[in-house]
Amino acid sequence: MPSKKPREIELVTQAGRAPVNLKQLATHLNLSPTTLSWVLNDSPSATSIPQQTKDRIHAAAREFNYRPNFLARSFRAQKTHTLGVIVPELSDGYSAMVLSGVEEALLEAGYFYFLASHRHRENLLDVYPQMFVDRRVEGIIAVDTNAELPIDLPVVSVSGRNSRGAANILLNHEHAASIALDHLIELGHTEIAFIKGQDFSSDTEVRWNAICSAADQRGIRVRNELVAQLEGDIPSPELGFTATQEILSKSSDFTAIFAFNDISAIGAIKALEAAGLSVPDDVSVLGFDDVYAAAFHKPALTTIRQPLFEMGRLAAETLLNVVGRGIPAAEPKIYMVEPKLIVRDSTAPRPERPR
Amino acid sequence: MPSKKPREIELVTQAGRAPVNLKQLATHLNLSPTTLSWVLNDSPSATSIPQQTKDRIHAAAREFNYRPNFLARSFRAQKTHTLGVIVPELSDGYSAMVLSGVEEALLEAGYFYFLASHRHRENLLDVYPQMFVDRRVEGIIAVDTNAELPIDLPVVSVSGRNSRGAANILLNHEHAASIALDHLIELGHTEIAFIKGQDFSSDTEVRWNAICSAADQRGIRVRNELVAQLEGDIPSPELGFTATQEILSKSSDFTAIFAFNDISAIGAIKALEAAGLSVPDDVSVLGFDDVYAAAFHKPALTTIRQPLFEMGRLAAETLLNVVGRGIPAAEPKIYMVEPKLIVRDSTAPRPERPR
DNA sequence: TCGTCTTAGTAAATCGATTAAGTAACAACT
DNA sequence: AGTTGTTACTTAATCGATTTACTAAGACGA
Repeated sequence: MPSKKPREIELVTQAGRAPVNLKQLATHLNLSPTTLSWVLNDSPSATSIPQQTKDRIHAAAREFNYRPNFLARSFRAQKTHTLGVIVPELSDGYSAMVLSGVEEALLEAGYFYFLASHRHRENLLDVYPQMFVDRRVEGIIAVDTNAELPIDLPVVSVSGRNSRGAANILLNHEHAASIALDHLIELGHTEIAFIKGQDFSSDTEVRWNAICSAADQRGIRVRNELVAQLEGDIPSPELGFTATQEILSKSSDFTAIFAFNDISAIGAIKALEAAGLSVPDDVSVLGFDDVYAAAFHKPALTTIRQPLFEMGRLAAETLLNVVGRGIPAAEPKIYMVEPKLIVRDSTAPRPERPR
Repeated sequence: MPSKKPREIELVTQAGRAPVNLKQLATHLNLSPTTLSWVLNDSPSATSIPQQTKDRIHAAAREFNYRPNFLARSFRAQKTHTLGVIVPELSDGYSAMVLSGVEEALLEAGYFYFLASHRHRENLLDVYPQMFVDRRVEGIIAVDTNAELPIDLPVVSVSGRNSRGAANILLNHEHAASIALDHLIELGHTEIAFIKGQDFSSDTEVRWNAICSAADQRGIRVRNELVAQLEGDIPSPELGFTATQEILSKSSDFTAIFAFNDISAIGAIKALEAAGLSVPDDVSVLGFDDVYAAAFHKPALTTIRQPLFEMGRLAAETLLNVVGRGIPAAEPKIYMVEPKLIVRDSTAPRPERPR
């Protein structure tokens, strides 16, 4: 006697092995995949499906823990729900804060991001964006990275200019320069030394221009021998140390230093102390960024805080908006965020008598 | 008179608009997609294709800048060339160093990673791994994260235990405890206070056990009133400050503190100085990790360096290996990396007379 | 001269979900 | 009674690359 046709393999409720796909679930329900797709995605076409059937479908989906294949979906729609983020360097504290903000915004939207750090290497600045494009990211966030990315995708820059991008998140450097100089002036400082950022840093130029014009407005002279520039691409106080030594070698006729960032401010303090000067009694030092270490340095750094977390959040939200709507604006929008003076212990009134 | 059939739209050499796909390229060459696929992927089946045809195909691919659709490929092969990385917190410097190492290894292999930070929130520890699975990452790197991820994927842990994972990258805590205590003992310290890590930190327990046994071997007593634990999940020296105050409130009968990490060591120094004690003259402080800030603190921290970059690199390489080979080992392998004592200025010989 | 190999390919199925275009059954209206 | 509309679905095409299973033409050997 012939044996019965082998029964269809039963779907395993406990998601025992392979995940269930739409077709299997449809077969199980004696419906077509289309119907399930409509119902599960709550598509407009699902209006004609009676509630009872909908319930059956939802129940089965839950029972068998059906999860749509992300790859199939991405492939079909050519949408990956993924962004690319490119930063210069991961370990300097700056990017990490921005990324935290980015992550928070993306989590809510169900997006992820690929992270790449270019470390100022030309080839990585070509390679990574291309990889992003190949992987069909829907947009790119470029942190502190000036390069015009050679791609046709919405780009939101954080602290960087991108004439072709969708938006730029920028600190109000004019305001930053103003509050910084006002703080030093209030303390009586008029001879101020400056540490400029590296050329590759996207903030360097804007900030420097803002400082020069703010200084000009306030009748402060920016003397050439009191300006040094950071050289090198490691995120180390060493650079600020060297820059400060350079200034000291040319003149000691200053009572304050305005550094490009907190890291270099820390180096500056070290250099000053090595030269027998006390901070803030002999020289005041003003940092920038307010990274984590700033508050716990000794002396605790007076600094200009950038709202890095918010900048990351804003960048991600803006980009998601653009990605959602479709076409990037012809003229990239500029979003300005405001700096804040954080007064701690590295600045003090100008010493009574010159050294 | 009937017009000629409209000509096929010419492929635009300059990648003018839409990228070329395999079918279009095949049509252009009067070949089938199959042939192109064979040749371009250098598949075994391509042996029968004459060199001349191969050359034609390669030339056309170059000319039209053909790039295979990553999504289509991923979909077909159900392989994404993507890993997931989960860390507790991005902005504390620790994870960032590990990530740099991870990135370096992945770049070479053409992999990317999704980054997620769980900030010790239970729900994120469920949600993120599930999102990783949904997106078909091929494996997960869990940094300083103990949770047994509820998934069936190769996992490599960095500083964390994962009994079901593929591998654990661990610091040799025994060695770390030994060189730390030996250093302090050499300087004459015998009454040593300890700051333990938070319970959620995966290093806390192993390290503490290692310290206790190393102390025991050396005849050093670990006194209860000289032990405090970090509380709270923010990466701030504040925690070390509080812990140190707690110890000081119970006893001042110690000449050294061994902190759980550099951040808390910095807080400890602040607390000691607030109590009128000088570091290292009255009390030596020993940190852990050697994060960026350690070298530039004042006093510069003596610390136990973890090779974080290498740990990240090793984790990524190991995971790629497992992913490439297939089945994860039943018994997770343990890779041990070695710590290194970095002597700076926060430790000094025990003061002659007790306070 | 038939059969077998080799060469140089092509055709069609596949991955899983979505979606445009049907269709069958019944109700309602003129 | 015939037309139109609605309800409740199904069929088949699609996204792009890969892969399995063919086929046609010529070479070679027995």
